[in-house]
Amino acid sequence: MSYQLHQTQSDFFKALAHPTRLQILEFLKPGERCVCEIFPALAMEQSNVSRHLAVLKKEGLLQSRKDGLKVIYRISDPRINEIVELSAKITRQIWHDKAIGIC
Amino acid sequence: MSYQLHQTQSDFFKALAHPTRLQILEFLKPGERCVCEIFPALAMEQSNVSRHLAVLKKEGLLQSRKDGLKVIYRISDPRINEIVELSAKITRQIWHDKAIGIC
DNA sequence: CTACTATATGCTTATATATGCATATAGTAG
DNA sequence: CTACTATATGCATATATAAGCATATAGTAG
Repeated sequence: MSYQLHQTQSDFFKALAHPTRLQILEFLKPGERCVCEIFPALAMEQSNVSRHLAVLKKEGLLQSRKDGLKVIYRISDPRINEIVELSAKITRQIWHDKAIGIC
Repeated sequence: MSYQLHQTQSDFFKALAHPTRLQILEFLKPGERCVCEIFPALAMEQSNVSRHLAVLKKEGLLQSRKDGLKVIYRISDPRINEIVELSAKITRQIWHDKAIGIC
């Protein structure tokens, strides 16, 4: 696999590597939402959430459209949900394994 | 989903979010390898690779065992390969979409 | 035009991460 | 014991990321 692809792939994972961005993806799972719905749901600063949305969009995980003043974001590929769900399963397992000292 | 789990999950993605660590996972896909095989294969400093291995191990993606002087690492869960492969597919798609200007 | 609303961005500061070099540690061999 | 090999770690430095606050921008309403 090329270095270029590994770089792009690691940027993709970097976008997923923040609790707030995982919260955003979870919140958007049922469907598209505007920023005005997202940041109150996460109880975070509007500017902070806006930057996290920009990261997710820049790496291609989200797409957006304008509706009047509002900007509405959606998950760009359903496989992103698959990855998040699969990682949650593994994470739970790792967590459990660590707790009982297998590792 | 709990904040604690989102935190652990983002640490998991953080471990995946580096080209060198993706190279390591790809190199270990066929089976376990000692550090002495890994760092020459990646053409990187031994100390640098050692730290990346430590990150992957700390987050539960790798496990290790000693064999004399050597330390042998292996991927701890086959689903980790699934995630890497799925992300490669999505990444290729994103890359392609960006190239033809869909986003 | 002005006033307002929704979102994005500039600036600063704090914190985290990656790397190289040198060195420490653990195990082997003689 | 000493010499050697494989791996890990301390330290210094460079770079990246995150957050808050203030402000800019884009669109709406009157």
